[in-house]
Amino acid sequence: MSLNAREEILATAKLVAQAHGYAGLNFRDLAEQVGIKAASIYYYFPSKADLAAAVAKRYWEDSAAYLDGLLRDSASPLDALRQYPKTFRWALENDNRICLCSFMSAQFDDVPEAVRVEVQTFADVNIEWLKKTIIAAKVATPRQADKRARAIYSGIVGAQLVARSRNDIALYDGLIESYRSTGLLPA
Amino acid sequence: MSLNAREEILATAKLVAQAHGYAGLNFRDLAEQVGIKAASIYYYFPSKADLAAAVAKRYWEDSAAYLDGLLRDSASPLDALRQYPKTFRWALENDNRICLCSFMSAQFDDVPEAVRVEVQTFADVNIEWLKKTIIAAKVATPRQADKRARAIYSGIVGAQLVARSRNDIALYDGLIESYRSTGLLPA
DNA sequence: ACCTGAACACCGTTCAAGT
DNA sequence: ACCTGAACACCGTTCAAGT
Repeated sequence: MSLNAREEILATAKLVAQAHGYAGLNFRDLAEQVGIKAASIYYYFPSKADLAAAVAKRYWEDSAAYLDGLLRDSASPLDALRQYPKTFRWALENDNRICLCSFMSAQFDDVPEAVRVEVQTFADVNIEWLKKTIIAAKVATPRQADKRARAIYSGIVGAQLVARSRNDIALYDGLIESYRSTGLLPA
Repeated sequence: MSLNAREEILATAKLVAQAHGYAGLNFRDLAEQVGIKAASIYYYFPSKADLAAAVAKRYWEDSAAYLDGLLRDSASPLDALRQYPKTFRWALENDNRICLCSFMSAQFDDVPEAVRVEVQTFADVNIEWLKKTIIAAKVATPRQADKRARAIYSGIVGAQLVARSRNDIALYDGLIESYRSTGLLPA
């Protein structure tokens, strides 16, 4: 069970950031959850910016690994594409959290550059995966795939945010369904 | 030029909240921008929650008034619908800000209930307007209009957030264009 | 009515110093 | 290597006092 302190800090900070964002990520509460003192976090991460950047980096790495597995293990690219909205549903299932990167995108003005880079990489990873999966599934032509991938990503990001504002997962499901019936997502 | 202090506080707080959210709204900086002292704000608003609720209320009231005018003054409901994405573009044009209600939706866990109510009313106002305009424009049947209105709203919210994360208005325009070509928005 | 200085309790951040 | 006490800066809020 017990991971090393650094891993526990990363895992806990991720959950905090998904619920309270960068500004809401505070070292005293975080340290208490991990079972150390706030100052001890600075042994592992030289600053809040470094911690947040490490959290966001781990976040997109995990996402990239999951998406690769999803595409590999699905019956077809179209099937993988149909599963994609679930990855954003999990955060909502987890106490109405949202994507760490959506939260930090909102807080763009207050997030250090080193964190922004990792946040943007999360979006890049997702859009690239959508793009190649869309092409493989013949949902769009290679020419249209980039724009389509971006539209799907931003649509899902919006649906997750709107669902959070009502603490209502059914609302998320309904929005995804609407995206399917209007043609943004494949049926 | 010079409004009364209460109005100046409201107007300034709106801009701060669109850039830094509820957590980033602090009385000392706000007061400095208005040209008074932090303690003076309490003469007009008994607490931060009251100020934020007043700001959010004014925000949806202004939005409702604008949308009513847009529908009234447009050549057709379809034309009004085509103009709708511009209302979310303005925030981005204004130093990469976003909708106050999107920001506070992200901060759901940390926003007082009185503020949440006003934030939700903004979404309600927008969705209701979209719904009736969609019906009038025959973009969707009355039966489908509610789901379609919600999908359009969340799609645009997501596009605005994604564009902010790159400080790139052209990205917003591209996403809206994709929503049109995939069928979420009318062409 | 309208505004402020000064203070309070609290909290996030930092770093020199401990083991 | 790993951790912390203590100081610092800042914030929301209060209130007696000023005009």
